[in-house]
Amino acid sequence: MGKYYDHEQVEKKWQARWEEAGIFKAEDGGDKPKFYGLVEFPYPSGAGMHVGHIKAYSSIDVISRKRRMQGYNVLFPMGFDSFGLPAENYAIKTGTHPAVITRKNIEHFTDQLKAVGFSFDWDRNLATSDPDYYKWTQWIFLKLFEKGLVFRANTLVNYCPHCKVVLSNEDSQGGKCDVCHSDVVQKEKSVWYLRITDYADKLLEGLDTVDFPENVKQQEVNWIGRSEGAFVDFKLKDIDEKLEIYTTRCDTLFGVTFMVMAPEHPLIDKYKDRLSNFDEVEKYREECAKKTEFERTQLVKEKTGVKLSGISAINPVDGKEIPIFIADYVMMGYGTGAIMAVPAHDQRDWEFAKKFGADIIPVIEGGNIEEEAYSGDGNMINSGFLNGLTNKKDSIAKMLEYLEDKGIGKKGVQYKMKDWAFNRQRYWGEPIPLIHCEKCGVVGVPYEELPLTLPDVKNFEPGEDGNSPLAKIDSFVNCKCPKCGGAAKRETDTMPQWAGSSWYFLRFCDPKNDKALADEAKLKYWMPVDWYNGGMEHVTRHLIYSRFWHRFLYDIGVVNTPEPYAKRSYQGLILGPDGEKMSKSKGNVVDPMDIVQQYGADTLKLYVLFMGDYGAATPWSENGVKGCKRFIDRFATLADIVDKKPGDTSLESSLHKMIKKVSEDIEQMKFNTAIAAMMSFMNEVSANGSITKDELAVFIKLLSPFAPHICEELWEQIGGEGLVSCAKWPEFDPAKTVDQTIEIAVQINGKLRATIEIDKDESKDGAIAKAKEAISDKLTGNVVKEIYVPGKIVNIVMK
RNA sequence: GCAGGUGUGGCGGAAUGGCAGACGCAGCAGACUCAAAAUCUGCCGUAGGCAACUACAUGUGGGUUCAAGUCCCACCACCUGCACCA
Repeated sequence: MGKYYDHEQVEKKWQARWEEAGIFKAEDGGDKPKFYGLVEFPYPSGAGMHVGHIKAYSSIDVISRKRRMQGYNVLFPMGFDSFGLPAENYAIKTGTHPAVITRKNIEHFTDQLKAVGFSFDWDRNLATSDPDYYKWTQWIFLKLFEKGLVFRANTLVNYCPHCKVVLSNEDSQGGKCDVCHSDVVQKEKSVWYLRITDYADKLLEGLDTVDFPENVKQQEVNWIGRSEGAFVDFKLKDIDEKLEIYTTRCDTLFGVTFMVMAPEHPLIDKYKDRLSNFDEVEKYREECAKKTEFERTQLVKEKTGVKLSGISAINPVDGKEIPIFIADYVMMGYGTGAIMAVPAHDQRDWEFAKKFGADIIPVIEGGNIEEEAYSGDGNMINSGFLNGLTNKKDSIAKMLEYLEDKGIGKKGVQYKMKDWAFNRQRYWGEPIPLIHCEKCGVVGVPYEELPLTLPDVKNFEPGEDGNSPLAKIDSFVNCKCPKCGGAAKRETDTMPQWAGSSWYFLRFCDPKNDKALADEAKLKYWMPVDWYNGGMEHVTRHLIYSRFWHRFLYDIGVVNTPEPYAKRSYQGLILGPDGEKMSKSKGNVVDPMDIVQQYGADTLKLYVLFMGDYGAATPWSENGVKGCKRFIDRFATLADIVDKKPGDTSLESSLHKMIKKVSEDIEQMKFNTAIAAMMSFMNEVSANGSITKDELAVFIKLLSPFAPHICEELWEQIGGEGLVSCAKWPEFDPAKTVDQTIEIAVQINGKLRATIEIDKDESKDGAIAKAKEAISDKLTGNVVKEIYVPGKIVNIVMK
């Protein structure tokens, strides 16, 4: 016993055989049903693979391997998301060109991925920084531009002072830069936007058609943040001007006692001459501008603001004059940047009113507005024609009707999601294919000139003026306008990290095509992705962005399905052995390649799938790895006991139960229980001391998606035909998963008192008679009820 | 505040309303060994008992049911995401 196999030698041997036989290559068509399994391709960082990558890829690897054995034509590709800031920052530090670093890192990553033995189709490998690839990223951008979904605006944007780049909302969640985690500031800047908000409703509707986990859908719904309300115009007193606000509760209009504008609201500058306290206003605005996003939104703090003296507004429903304030609790980026304040029924307005001494007029009965704002339902009061209405749906509808009638308000929809700030003032990204011409305005680079390649640069430092390093390359900047032929200048900013990953799954369908982003027939054949696994951290970033681009490509007829991913799943984090998130500074990082070297790739993959619930965060345990290694070592010896007891059929029922359990659990990503079932079977085989060759063949097949190398080795040892990776997935016989004689529990009043062995088809009377016999000494009271659930339990209810 | 989720041994975790704790780890005992490691075998929720057994146990408190970790109500704790979003 305890025979060891040399995992390093075995794993290298079978990796070579697989490559030789080309068994993981996908065919673009054919009679087999197709399966497109996808995992999030990595950013090829210098640090190499993380154990998190192994967990993320192992799930779809197991599923893809099972699908191949089930007779599917499987596409399971891998590539590299190779543009991005880390390579550029490293280049600035060392002077090495990002392309050189990236190439090196990709080679390193590829070697590592191959050493783990994932069943990727390496022929379809791609890198987003390859001009043959980003040609098509630029092509899609030009299509977006052509359709009016690209625009430039001068607004407040998220800016990372450390990375010196503009960030999208998705890139600055929680007020922190996605790359360096430093505080993001708000800065006024002219930037390129993609109109993702035009697709907000389509992105919401699409969620109903796909198989995503509920929490993933909820998070997207939340992020998009659709709200229905109304835009209402408030006239300014003595000025021919109106202040437009957005509200979800237009029915509380009679309770408005003041208005609030965001400090950046343009009306302030327009009427600054009328403001007797403009100095005070200016001072407040400067203070606000200095605050970081974090200070302005995260800290629960006292309301601040300044009353505008010199201008006021008129409440459109009762003609009352109401004061206007500026305060930073109102955001310029949401709604119209101005609100009507109803302190009786909105807590923020209530706090502001208390501090600044504004009136609080209740219009909905209920609560105690002396203590806090009341936001529940109730009778409308103090509200003219709305008085007496009892639910908000009716009162909103009636008020809307009134406002529309008077031409001072209309229904409106708002989203929390903002348009996608799309340009980065950096070198290592796709050049934005636009040209600025004084005569013609902004013109797209002609399609036939794509790819617009990144010029070679020596200095990667972003310019102090906030321009990308490309702005310093005159030969790149200066060009001819494609429209008028006059002198023009190129856009010098590049696209964000997320551009290349927003469509890479399409390129995998046809990665070498130079006529189109992918061949139409191939796209039609492979898309949608059948199963996409990735991290929760990408739900409101990559997942939203790629769904947006794909939906756009659907709308212009490039792809056949509105949604790119039919099914989405996610893996839970692997924590350090101390239960903390792995990080270099904590020194709790586990290098997967150390595990491969010491215990083997089979053990590593088996362990990351066995360690716990696949979707949950689980701490790493080196002892747990050893446990999996022990199992594989025991499994490796099974060929020695084949047919030790000729004609033995004692394992048959367990075998069929295992086939059922493993087959079903893989589909639900319950890898931990699938592996547990195989460990149990292994224990039974050990106890039995013998296994038939056919039974072992089935066992090898079931384990092969998880531990493919040792399974190939054993398959060869027992003389299996071809490669086990290409063998047929075993089927179970339902009849054989049921035992003829079963053990069931006997309870008195729901408490276990005995167990009995009976035939699975035992009659009720027979079962109860046997049960009573087993517990005869305890049958002391009056039997009130006798319950028999076949195959489960007998319960005797006594008084 | 809003949304989603989780709570089970010393640990990771199993349980279509039907014998709670599968499987693995750790621990304990034994075998092998001069010895250790490795390996193999057995035990392993808590309390009481030599034992067979008994009582108590799935965050807390109620409820439904012959039967609840599982379903319902209330609460507590923790995690994740969003957040002065009007």
